[in-house]
Amino acid sequence: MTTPAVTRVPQEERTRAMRQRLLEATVELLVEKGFSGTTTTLVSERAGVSRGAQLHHFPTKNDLVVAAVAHLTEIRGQELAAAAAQLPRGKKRTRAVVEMLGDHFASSVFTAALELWVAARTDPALLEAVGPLEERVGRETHRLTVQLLDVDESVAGVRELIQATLDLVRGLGLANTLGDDARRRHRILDEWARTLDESLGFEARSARTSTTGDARSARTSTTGRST
Amino acid sequence: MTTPAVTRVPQEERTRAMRQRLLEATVELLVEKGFSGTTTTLVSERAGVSRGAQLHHFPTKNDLVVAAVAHLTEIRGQELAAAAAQLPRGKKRTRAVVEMLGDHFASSVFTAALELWVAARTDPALLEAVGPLEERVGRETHRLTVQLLDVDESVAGVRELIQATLDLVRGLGLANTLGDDARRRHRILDEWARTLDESLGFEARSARTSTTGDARSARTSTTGRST
DNA sequence: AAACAAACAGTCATGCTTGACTGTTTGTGA
DNA sequence: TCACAAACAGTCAAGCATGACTGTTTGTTT
Repeated sequence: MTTPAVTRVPQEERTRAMRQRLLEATVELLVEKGFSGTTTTLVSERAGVSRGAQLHHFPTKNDLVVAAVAHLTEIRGQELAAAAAQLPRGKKRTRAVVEMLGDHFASSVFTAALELWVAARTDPALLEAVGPLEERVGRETHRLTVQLLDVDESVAGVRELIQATLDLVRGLGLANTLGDDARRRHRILDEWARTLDESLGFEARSARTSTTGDARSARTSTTGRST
Repeated sequence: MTTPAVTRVPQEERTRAMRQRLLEATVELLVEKGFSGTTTTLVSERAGVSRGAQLHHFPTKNDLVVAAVAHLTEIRGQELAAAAAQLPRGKKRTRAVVEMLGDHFASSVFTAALELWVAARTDPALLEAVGPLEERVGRETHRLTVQLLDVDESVAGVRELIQATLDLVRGLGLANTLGDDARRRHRILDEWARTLDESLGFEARSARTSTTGDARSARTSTTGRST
């Protein structure tokens, strides 16, 4: 019963721990050194694991990185779930959701994923592993966002706006990798959240009236679009 | 008079041509093989230039790539200017502008720039060259977009929406590198163009049911993007 | 306790990229 | 036409990442 076929049950505790350390070291190095800078030697050193031990678990660099992708996916899911759990309900929820997504895509987790993403573009073997995985994560994120915003996707246009939001934070995350500017990001997402609320039919949620009035329509005949 | 200091005037024609070929080969390889896959040997082979000739013009790989960045910037500017010249005026202009940006950020030019962008993140020498350049290009693109859309940036929120638009197309471009269809992009940008018009006070432009309440449910799935 | 199996550790050869070196061609001025 | 200088071409050694190989330790089962 407890011994299915082979005889290694308590040992795999060490195995798990070692793999864990290797994967975490890999992610760290991806952020610090980039993909090509993440050498297998550096990984083993960083993880405090011998070279042979590493090869034992991950025979090739691709194996290691592919496993890191999966590990990363796990982290991403946990992070998002944790952040989503403590979102405020009510009028400022849209903005909170958007900011949460923005922060997530500005984290080091995204940076590491970006490295893999870009590397996978020109590495068929990596693409085969990263592609489906990232697609799955994307769908999951989309679903989560729809759920968090509590919108009806069957309404035309809503799905596209959600996708736009996710692509926006992706773009912001990309911009964030070179020059960190959290203030810019927050300003943009703040405005985005307002626009989103308006377009989704949540005007009541975030009334922007006070700040600008109807100054938006300064150019094409003042249509006086108050709300 | 015609010989300032040294004696090479007609010869530099060849020089320019050779540099041009090298830079174009570099860009091509960046798209095909990625940054680390772009070896100096491959570049010289692709360009039909000898190894020594290449080293003569670009002593190190960094020099070559940095020059490629500048060359790329040139291309990006030309592409955008050319596309902007034949934009339709009138009601569908916003959508046309947005689509133009979307297409631009989905081109191979963006792909090559992305490789450099990501590589520069973990390469100080490269960052020093790419950072300011990309920032300048970003500002230029922003300015161009403002001009093309003919919006007043002094109005609160407008600047952020323009930035959001650019970050959105950047995110879409990133998604496009792995394998994202153009249809998705067009749907998203189409919807965003509408939203942008509404938020900028151009409702008259993109005739769409009014924005009050959740009028979106009124419009069903039709909404093709002709007309 | 002993034997067996798996996990772990260290070392080394292979292959590749880089850029430095030397020779050749092309263009310019006298 | 000759001399000089710059651009160009090809080759080669150094440095490094990779992963294959062999030996050692740890854990389990009888």
